[in-house]
Amino acid sequence: MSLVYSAIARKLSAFVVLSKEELAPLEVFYQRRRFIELGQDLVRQDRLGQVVYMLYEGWVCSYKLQSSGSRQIVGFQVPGDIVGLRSILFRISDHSASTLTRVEVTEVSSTDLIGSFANNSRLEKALQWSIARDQAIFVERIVDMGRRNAVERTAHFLLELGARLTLVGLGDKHGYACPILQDMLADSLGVTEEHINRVLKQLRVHGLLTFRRSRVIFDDFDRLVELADFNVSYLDQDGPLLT
Amino acid sequence: MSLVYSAIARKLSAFVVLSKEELAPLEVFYQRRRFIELGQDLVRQDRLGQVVYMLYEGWVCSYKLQSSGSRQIVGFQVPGDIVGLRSILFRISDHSASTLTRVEVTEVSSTDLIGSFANNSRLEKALQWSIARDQAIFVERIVDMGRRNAVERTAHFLLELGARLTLVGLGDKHGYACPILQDMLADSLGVTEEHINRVLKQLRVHGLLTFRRSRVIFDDFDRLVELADFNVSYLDQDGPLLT
DNA sequence: CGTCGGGTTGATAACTTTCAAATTTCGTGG
DNA sequence: CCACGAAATTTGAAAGTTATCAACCCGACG
Repeated sequence: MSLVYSAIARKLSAFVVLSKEELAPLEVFYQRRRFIELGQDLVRQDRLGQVVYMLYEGWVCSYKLQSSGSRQIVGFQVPGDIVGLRSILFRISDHSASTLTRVEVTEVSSTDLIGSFANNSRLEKALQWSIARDQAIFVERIVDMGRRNAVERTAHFLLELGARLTLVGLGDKHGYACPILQDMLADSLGVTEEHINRVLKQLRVHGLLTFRRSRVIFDDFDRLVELADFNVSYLDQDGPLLT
Repeated sequence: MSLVYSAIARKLSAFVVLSKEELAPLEVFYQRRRFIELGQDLVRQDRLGQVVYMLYEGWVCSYKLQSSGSRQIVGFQVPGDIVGLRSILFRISDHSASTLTRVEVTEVSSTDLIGSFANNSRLEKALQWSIARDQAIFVERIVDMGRRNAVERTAHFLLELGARLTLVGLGDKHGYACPILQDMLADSLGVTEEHINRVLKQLRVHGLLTFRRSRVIFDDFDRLVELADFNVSYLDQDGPLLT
């Protein structure tokens, strides 16, 4: 597949129309892509972490471990996302990231990354938008945990993931393929595994959504949106702002 | 007061040693500073928001309103912070921000901001660090809400605020001045006003901290750090990385 | 056919919200 | 300086949500 159709290009193009020339710096990275198996760490908490990964295929999850041993998943990365962006500016990484599936990525050093974007203001703008969007996602997770109960929160989270995947052509209003297991969902949403199970059951019996191994199915998209008070606008992906 | 001693310069200097020349672009902003009264909105949710504010004095809080009317506070800004940075890249702002006290700020347009940092790689690096740090704070709020109960979460949050204020000379291990009211703390930590009140009482009677109108006092800093599993490293402020 | 990693269920305990009311604090005008 | 009203804080009791603990189920796989 060519870069132009890759998830990264699709995602960045959602904000800024980018010509082939403007995408050129990414071509170099794209040619260097390789596979990494399931269950590998890309980023390690408390290590000097100075590498980022462009994610073309597969899923990654970022998490933070506490001294008690409990894990809080702080985000999932899907095709088109960049992994470890925050860690490159810090002395030591404040989180870990590991692969949920076999992934196709390019490892990029911080200097390469900065160098490539430096003389390309449109591409740089697209990257900044992507960073701002990641932040908006964090903020929405805070709202999820602060103001929504477990059912609403779960619905909201799975809808958001759907919107992100739809942007890169991997989902639609009917659902999407999803390698997340219930215990990860629990660690992501701040509830126990048993409770998330009951929550998912509720959503299922009410005909709202079906979460099963490897697939999320929106049984009633509209009612789900209403239940979760889901408003995509924070993802700001209504087509290019700069043409 | 001169820029060099302002909270903004102090904060950025925590990451990159900046000469007077390198700080020059900020001088222009600093000369334009003005006061804004308590209770004013600086950023409005759902509006085309394209202005940022450099905050020199006073406190601001950022929040998101839901359609149900409930409010989730997503962060507090203190001297040295920049308000609304995320909203400048979005079509419409995903959050609101309003003043908690009378503040001293400079309003900066996104083009001015980008222009000033463009040819100044050290200053730009400091700004990027600041953005990454803001993100780390969001992440920690997610961990707070996902993995810590209300007591630990409150302790953690108030310790973090103390560390941030200490960086700009406004706090120490004994405490800091703080205009946050209990209902804001509740809306920030995802609990009710009544519950935060009971939590604060617990912390007080256990001799850990005293939260009272306009002041936070750490009665036993070390035990508090232990209770909250607080590890400042995610704030990455141990002195300049680049000298 | 047995094992193992998910997934599911039930009962009880812990934590947090809700609702309702009292008390304290603080600024303002008399 | 004191009284007053509004805002903020505090308290109590009951209800609701989520965690914990302890099993059990089930399908994939060797």
